[in-house]
Amino acid sequence: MIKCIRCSHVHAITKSGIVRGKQRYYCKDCNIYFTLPGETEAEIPQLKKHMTTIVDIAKALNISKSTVSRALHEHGDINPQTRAAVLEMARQLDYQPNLLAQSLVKSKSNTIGIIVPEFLTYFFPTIIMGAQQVAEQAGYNVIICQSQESYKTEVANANVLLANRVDGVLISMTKETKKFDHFKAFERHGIPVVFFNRICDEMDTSRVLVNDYEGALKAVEHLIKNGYRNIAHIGGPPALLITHNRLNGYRDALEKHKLPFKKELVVHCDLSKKDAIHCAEKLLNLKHKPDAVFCVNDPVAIQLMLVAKKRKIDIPSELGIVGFSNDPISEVIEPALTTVQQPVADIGRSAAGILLEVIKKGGDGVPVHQSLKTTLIVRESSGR
Amino acid sequence: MIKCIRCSHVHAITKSGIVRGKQRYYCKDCNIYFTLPGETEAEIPQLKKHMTTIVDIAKALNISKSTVSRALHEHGDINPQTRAAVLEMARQLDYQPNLLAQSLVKSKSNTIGIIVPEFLTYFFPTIIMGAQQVAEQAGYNVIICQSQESYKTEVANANVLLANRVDGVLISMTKETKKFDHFKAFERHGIPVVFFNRICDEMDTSRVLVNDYEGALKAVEHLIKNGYRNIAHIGGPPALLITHNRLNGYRDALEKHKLPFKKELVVHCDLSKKDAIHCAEKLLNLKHKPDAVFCVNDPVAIQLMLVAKKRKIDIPSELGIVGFSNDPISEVIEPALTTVQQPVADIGRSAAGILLEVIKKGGDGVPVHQSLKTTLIVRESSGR
DNA sequence: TTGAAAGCGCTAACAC
DNA sequence: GTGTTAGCGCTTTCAA
Repeated sequence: MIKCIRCSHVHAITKSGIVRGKQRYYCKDCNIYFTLPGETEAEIPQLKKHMTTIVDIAKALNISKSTVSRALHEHGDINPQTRAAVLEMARQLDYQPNLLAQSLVKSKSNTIGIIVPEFLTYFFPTIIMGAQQVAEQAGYNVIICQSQESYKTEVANANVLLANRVDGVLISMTKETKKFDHFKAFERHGIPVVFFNRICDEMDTSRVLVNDYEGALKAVEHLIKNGYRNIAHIGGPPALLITHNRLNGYRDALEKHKLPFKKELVVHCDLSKKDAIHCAEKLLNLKHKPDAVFCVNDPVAIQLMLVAKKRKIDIPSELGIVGFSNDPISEVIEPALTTVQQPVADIGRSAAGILLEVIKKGGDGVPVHQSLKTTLIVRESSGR
Repeated sequence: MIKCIRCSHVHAITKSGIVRGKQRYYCKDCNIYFTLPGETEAEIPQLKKHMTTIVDIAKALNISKSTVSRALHEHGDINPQTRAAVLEMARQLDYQPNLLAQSLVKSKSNTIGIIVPEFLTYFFPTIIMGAQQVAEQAGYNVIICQSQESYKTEVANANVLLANRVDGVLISMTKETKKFDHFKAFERHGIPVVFFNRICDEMDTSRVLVNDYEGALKAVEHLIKNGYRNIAHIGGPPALLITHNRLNGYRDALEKHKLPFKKELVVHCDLSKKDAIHCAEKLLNLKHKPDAVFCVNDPVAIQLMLVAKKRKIDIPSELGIVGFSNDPISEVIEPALTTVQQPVADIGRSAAGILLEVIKKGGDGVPVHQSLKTTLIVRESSGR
């Protein structure tokens, strides 16, 4: 019978491959691998090392594990000497608290989840970064999920977060999400949710937005002031609130300056590159071509710009373009793109801040609706 | 004495705010909030709902929790009827398995960690996306950490992952990491590690790279073939392996074509925008200006391009430029940037695949060193 | 100030 | 085929 070199049990031993010509054993109890000494020279027992626990520390110090736990947490009354000894031993044994166990007993994972449609194009990564900064500072981990703009994936994401018992969730929805049961599940389980950028209007949760309406208004007014008169709009997917807000800003700017709102000058883009090109072509194929376009975001504006260039339409003299969100590309492309800047990282920071606040307070209080300011950045694509 | 409406205990009750004019109580045992009925009309007890566990299902069905567990996992012998009943009840009670508890008992979190220097610029997000795809498919969660190019943060990241008992880690190092104890800690605890892109040469782990040397060689040969003769190189931070490999490719291309290697034509950039500009200026201020530059990556190449444009240096006739990595900006900027394409998403996919393999096999076997192919994409910035 | 014991939600022997 | 039991690593009463 093979005895485990650690716990000396014999019942949990299985063979597990051959290493350096020697039979290797595995102890399921201790979760270690080892070979028996003696047969060859100088072999270190190949431990898949058992991570040290508070029990290990307790045994080493001949005290109880509760004392160790207290010492580790500066918990109430504890003899300073005991505490020092525990801390020192923890260091020596390379102790790492098991967060999984802690979470289990405390019913609190110190983790928040984030669901975004994608994180490849500057916008969402930056938001996530902001959120992560705030979360980390408060001792929270972050699990990031990409829904890939797919409702089905989004539902799966929600389940993963639920199963991981996150303490709260930050969400920016898919453009195709129309049912919200997977989000409401969080509420049912008392897990607070904060929406950002792409809001679920059906749920009464906190939310962080930028002032899309005002940003759009300013953008279009800027075009009007620069002499453009036949201004078109490439909007986003109809399901998104930002689409409506930006569209409304566009419409009201026209109205304010007594320009007609023409239905054929408004097209909706699903935000894919392909559809952006398609929308651009649609507008530029119009009999009465627009002399300027306000685009729902920068990537779309950039595709429009490329299409226009291909057709030798001069920007900005023949066609003025304004985008939205100040993507890094916008200041590098030629002509540089006029755009509405949003405080992207702040969206993340703000959303995370609100969420942590709600978590701390235990889910009560009135939902916060935050609207961050936008700024028009005038570059070359809109000035003639 | 207030009794909990769920467990009827009195010892774990605390007051917790006032809701709709009524005192709200909290039961620590059941983790629910409630108000007492009767005082006002029609109030739903404000539950912070206890999530259903297998015990709840067991009680509802009057069977044991082990049976429930087995039913949920198609585990060996189980009466199909019992199984069906359990599944149905699980659905009814909106059961979500507690992954934390599962992980704890199985000593396996089904989570892998990723440490990257940043994820704002296309490259790392794309890798992460690739890795996440593979991981998710295998039922693994992913915790993403950003070291922000800071050694200290990287050490903290490593501890977070350790504390979360991840089953494996994917790492791309900081440019300033010179000590590797925080990585070796993973090995000590039997947690497999795969490096990608930015390798730790001191550790004998699996790694995924692209063929930087060959990519650089092809890039510089391409410049030579196009008639450039005084070719400079903006390299990366000396600590990184990619820096050396790309530099060697550059050097060997020159040598192969009997061009002299001039020390003053090689500068090292820390990859920040600021330093990129600085390096660009340094090269363009040279008495004997380079007629072409091979850059360690696209963001650097783009900064160089902007500096050159500002100085009215024509690209490509006066200055040829080649970048590395095929950033989306590179095909949008004018002139479009010639660059060495790497299969970015594949790096992530491949690294994750190798990691999962190692996890499955239990940490044995020879480390895999994988080198992915690069392709030169010729655009306008290098052809005269 | 410390230890013993219970239990977070779950899995996995081992009996029956 | 199902129930009983022990325990993953930890926190937190309660009693000493």
